[in-house]
Amino acid sequence: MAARIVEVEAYLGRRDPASHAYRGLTPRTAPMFGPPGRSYVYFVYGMYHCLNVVTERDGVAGAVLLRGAEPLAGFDDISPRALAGPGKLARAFGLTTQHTDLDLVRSILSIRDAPVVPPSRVVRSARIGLSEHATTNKPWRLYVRGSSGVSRP
DNA sequence: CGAATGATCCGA
DNA sequence: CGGATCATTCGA
Repeated sequence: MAARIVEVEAYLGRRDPASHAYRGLTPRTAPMFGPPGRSYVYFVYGMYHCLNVVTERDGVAGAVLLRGAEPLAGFDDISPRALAGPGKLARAFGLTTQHTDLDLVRSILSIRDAPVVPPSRVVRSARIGLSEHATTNKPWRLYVRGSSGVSRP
């Protein structure tokens, strides 16, 4: 299965109140503090999984949440919006917490290079789904304008 | 140990 | 806007 990533959000560490890493390293968030290029998958609301890409160097927390994608191959008769949203994206790929802390270059779960998206097609906005206490108003959500894989255009 | 709380989604 | 539904985390 393959899909094109069209929506992401950045989460930092101790400086970002919306980040799972805000209150320091815990067993669940350990991958966020590990080396970059690996996965961080967590379980929320008792029914959804979300996939992140760890981005900062070993010892520094930081990750990018994959919030939306367009199905490319291997999805049999799937709706175009079936990967629009972090929970839906993870479900479409059958991801669970078993898939946390995987090498995203060499494991079964990998991210490949893709054609550059022209800056004119990239939209920046505030992140979605944060409580008031955690909100930062920073434009750390990026998505491809007009894509059907975006959760909330 | 108990209680609160989500980086969500769907349906009314 | 409310409910589903449970692992994780924090406070006592």
